[in-house]
Amino acid sequence: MDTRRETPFTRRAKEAIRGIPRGRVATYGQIAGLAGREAAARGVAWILHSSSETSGLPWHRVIGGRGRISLPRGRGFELQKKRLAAEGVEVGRGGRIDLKRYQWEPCEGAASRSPAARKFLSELTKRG
DNA sequence: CCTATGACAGACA
DNA sequence: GTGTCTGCCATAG
Repeated sequence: MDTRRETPFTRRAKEAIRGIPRGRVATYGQIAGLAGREAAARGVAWILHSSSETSGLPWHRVIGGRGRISLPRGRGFELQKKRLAAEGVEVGRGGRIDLKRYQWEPCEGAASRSPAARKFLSELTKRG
């Protein structure tokens, strides 16, 4: 990997991930949005799975949009679950996590808190 | 430039 | 609820 110079997207994505508070989680799509590319969830996933320098990054706080751990069993799943549990995040069987309760809300805006509101704002942004 | 890969996400059956 | 298909994007050869 590059290791010395990162693209703006990668840099912002990592920044966003570092910004996830302890005991909270964010989805790949959410990080992508914060990095400036709403639809680059796969790009975020790529960064995490390919980056050898995830050290220092709270990568375990990034989960799939369906509220589940995305890592396969035997390849990080257990570790992620363990680290989340250590922060007080309840992880059910199959890696299920209640986004309603644990998803990070960078804005903290009262109006943008509900999922419906977030979806609305998201689509609004998409349209331009 | 073109192809392949992925820890994604939405739509649909 | 699950399984499949499709679109999406950043990166690596």
